[in-house]
Amino acid sequence: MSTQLAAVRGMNDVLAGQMPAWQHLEQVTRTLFAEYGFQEMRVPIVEHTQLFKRAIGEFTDIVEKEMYTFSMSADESLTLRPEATAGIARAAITNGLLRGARLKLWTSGPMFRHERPQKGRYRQFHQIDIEALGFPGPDVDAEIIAMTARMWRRLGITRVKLKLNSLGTTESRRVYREKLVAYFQQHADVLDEDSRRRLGGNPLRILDSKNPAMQAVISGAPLLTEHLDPESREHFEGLTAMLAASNIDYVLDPRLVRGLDYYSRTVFEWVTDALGAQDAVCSGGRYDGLITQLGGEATPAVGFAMGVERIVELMQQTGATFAAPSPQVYVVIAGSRAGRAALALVERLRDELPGIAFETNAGGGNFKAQFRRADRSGAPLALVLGDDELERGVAQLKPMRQEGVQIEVPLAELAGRIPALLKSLQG
RNA sequence: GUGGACGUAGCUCAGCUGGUAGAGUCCCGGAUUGUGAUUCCGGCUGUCGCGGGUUCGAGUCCCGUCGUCCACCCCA
Repeated sequence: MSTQLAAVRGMNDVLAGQMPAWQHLEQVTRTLFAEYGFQEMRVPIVEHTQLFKRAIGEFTDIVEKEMYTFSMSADESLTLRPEATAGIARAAITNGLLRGARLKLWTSGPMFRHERPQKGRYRQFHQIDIEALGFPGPDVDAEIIAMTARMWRRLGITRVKLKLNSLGTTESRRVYREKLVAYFQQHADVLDEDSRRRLGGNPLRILDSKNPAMQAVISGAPLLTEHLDPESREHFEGLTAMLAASNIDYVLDPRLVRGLDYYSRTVFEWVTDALGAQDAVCSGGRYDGLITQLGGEATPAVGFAMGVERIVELMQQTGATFAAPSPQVYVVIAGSRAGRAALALVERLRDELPGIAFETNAGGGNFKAQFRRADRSGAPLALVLGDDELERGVAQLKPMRQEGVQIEVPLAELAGRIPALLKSLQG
């Protein structure tokens, strides 16, 4: 309750009780990505500020007001990464990974954005991130979307739906943007304050406005989908055809634009109605121009990021429970000589029975308390070692989770008896 | 950055119209001195977020402040 010792606002501890759910998500995605041929890589949490400005865009909210930026010297400005794509793209360039190569990569870790914390939105949050570099066609777009659909199935998550749009190429978007600006300028009198500000920087985001008063103007605005260049249209039709053939449902959303400037052509967003206002759980798209823009050789690319905290929340809402594994044998100790002998005995059992989880009572406690801990540990079997047993060269084995008789076993035979006993108790 | 709600034992919370704090849970001990989860008995823990004000007296009223949550905004 002390206020002088507090965590930084928006930065949460992930306590031990939460970790089984996190680990389940990590294990499911790690397996899935490997099945689709993606390889893990890791990039730094800190990059030069300039990288994010160039990649994400000067006029985005992220760059304008959400970055954790600090300077180490007068000419070195560094930033805690607000997303992963820029770092991956930079790494591909600086490590010489491109040269026409096709790379399927994934990474994960903490991201930082200085926003007001809210349900599903934190200042340090975690993303799992996929990037496919060097693939120009819609086939990879479709494949990574199919992969996410499979991921929801494996996680048992059903309250998500896929929104899809195409932003066209940078050039076609420029033409469209001019028309859009002209349209909104004609209706400048009904624009709200935010929208007027965006008119100069990123007019496409006006389309995203949730302000009810704006909906009439927005619905009359020219549609991006009607201004796509032929190649982008063909790309998008290829994508939707492949999704349809794979029975992946999607909703076309011509208003779907992204908050990051680097996207082109395909953009998609998995949204949920189960998390309150922060409804995006997994989203991304194509960024064919980014690597060139950062100084690398022209390389088409597509990727997405998903929010770990949000997905864990969805997993828990399905009613599934995630528990840390219980020990299999809890060792109860009675007497000081038994206490001194217990470690060596259990170490020997660990040598003989690798893979079996023993928890030896530590921290004292009387017999009753030790059995209470044994019970709460969830262990199916208790091993009792007292001074009396030690003297006679035996130990007691007592089933904890179901009816069964306690048996006395010579110490030398424990390793031979425990596996079968556990099997009968768990089967 | 803007708005609303809330901040009482480790945890979940109760404290009506102001009279100097309680329950459950957890933890510890006991109920045949070596056997748990049920039951019974006993015990421990609180600067009632912080600071100031009103009052004979404030957890309860007022102001400020910090924090949490939710929403706007934006996004994962």
